Amino acid sequence: MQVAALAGVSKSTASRALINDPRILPTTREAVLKASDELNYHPNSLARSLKTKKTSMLGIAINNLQNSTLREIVERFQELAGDENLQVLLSVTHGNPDEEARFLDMAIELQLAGVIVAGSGQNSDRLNRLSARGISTVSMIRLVEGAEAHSILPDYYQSSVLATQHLISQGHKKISFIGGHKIYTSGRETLKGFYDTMFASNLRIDQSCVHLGPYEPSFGNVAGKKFLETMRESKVSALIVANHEASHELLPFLTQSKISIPDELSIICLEDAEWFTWWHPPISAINNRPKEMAELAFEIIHPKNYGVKNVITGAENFRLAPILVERESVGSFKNPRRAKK
Amino acid sequence: MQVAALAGVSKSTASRALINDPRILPTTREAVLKASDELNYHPNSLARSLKTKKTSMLGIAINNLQNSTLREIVERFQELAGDENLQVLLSVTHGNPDEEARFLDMAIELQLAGVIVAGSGQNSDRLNRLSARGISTVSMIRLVEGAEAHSILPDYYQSSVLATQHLISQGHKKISFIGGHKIYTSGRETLKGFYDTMFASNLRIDQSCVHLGPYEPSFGNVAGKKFLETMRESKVSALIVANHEASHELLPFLTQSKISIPDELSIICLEDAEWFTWWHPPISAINNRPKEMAELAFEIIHPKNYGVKNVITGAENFRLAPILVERESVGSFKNPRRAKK
DNA sequence: CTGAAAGCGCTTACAG
DNA sequence: CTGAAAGCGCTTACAG
Repeated sequence: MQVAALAGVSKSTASRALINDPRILPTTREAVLKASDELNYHPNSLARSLKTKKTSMLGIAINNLQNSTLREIVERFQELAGDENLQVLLSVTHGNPDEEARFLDMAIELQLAGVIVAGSGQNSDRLNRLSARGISTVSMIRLVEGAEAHSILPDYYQSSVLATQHLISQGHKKISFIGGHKIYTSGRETLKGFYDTMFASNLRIDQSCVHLGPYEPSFGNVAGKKFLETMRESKVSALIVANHEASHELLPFLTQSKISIPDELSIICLEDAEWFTWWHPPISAINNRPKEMAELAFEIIHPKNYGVKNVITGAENFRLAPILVERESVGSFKNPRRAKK
Repeated sequence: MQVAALAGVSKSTASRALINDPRILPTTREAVLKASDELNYHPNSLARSLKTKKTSMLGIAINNLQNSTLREIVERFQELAGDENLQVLLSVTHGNPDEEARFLDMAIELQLAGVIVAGSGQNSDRLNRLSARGISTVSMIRLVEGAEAHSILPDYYQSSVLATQHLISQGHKKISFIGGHKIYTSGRETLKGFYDTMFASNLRIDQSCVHLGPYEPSFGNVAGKKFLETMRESKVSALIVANHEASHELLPFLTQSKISIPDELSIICLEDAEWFTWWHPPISAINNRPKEMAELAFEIIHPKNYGVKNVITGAENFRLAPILVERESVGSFKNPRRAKK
């Protein structure tokens, strides 16, 4: 170590000084620090990690960066990590299990301290292998069947309940629902929340008014057209959008179709996004708290717990309570007949 | 090494077999591979990197993940890296030079193979320090004064020229401009492109029709209002939006204001985004080719060039030629008087 | 309070 | 074709 030579001490001492070992003499520490500064010394983390068996790198594998929930998770996560000088390795997997698998293998080769996976919902075997090696893992957004890792998900069911109740409380009785396919955790749970709440209020659900499809923008147009066909005749006065991707095309489509919001139609979305506040009118939504999800995940995989035997007696499934964000796209139901008199 | 023991060879041989050294006997390689498989062996990259002085990690520091250009750069970059089993460390800096500095220091401690910075435009000293240590660097989006690194930027000037020419070719003579502050490379260059092109066509620019502001969504509303005030009296028939962030609020604002696009007003944006295709009507834009920028950047910092003495005689400044993407928000100019007859 | 020595898990000349 | 040995740049018992 060059620094040691310049400071005129052994490399043990130099190392200790740099690492802030309390038993080093203040004066010699000074000398070492000065030498280090002069040489513009930067310790080699690889060597340190190899020796200490501790690494300061975290990993996150995520489906995409476009969905605002996912993006906010990544941003908050990397912010928290940065605050503690931890690094984060990113992989955008597009829901591809193979990408994810590769990432997880890499995680063990690079000895990551922890990994969070918001992805395909597969690879439980690999996920378990990580835990076995002492790498803490948490899965987000989707349940991964058979994994022993903790998981953090929005409370999809509750978010749907919340939205439906909100609409009902505003006097709406005929409510339409645009959601995601039932093969997804979120698709199933939001639909159930809607059904249960309507049922509990003795409200009827017209089957022709629920439209389920892929989580893709283009489904917004498809669903929008179907919705329009039945809207008037079914006297629908409110719409729940449980398919965020679809909302990207759905909202412009509705504006284009001259549907007046909220006068003619109230709308609420089950996932929030910045642009909802920019829309005219601003769109009410359910905030599923991506930031808090990231915080929880960070806490769980924090390296301070590194090496701590993580005796998982069972995967804990955290569900964050959603929050209703009222903006201007939901109005109270005006009975058309009364309006006529 | 456990694998060596199981396979009954020395660890030298095991290592060579795993690393695909050609002079290992096929049969012994088989044995080693089998043992490795059985033990579920994963090599420790840290140790390998320490020895070989080669690392498979790249870094990217970026202002934010919301801007679609930046997001696409990150996505493409990580995709390319993933294809070659390279890892990417991400830092979202929010344009904060200190964050960036910390990231750069970390880059040398972690011995990253290469780093790309699309950020504050500062930290030239640290950037140069990286190059001095053999870490290849490239700066993107903004020029960083005094850095010896290569830089890759959209050709802001040309994108503005392209848009203006397009509008002029459609018969527009009164054109308004909403852009970014002149303190930014992009703000200056887009404005100049607009001026030069108008001037070259002997077209007059009404100073009350150019609005410059911060790259923030809220400026969209501000600029939109100012624009509306002058639009009719100045007989403006087309608008160039050179401030992408502002467009988020500007476009909804214009729709809300019942401006009919493109009949009353033609619009073209100098930065593309997915949602422009979902808008009604789809918004014409200039594609500044974020994907190609990422590809170029990746090529430059590729570890295959690691260790190669990077004799930089001067920072090369790459500018990618922008592409006009015609959609439906630009129409040809209809002379109002003629329409009346 | 400081130093000499061992060792983290690999790779790679150097012999054979 | 294979093995013994050295060494990458650190940290950390163990002595002193």
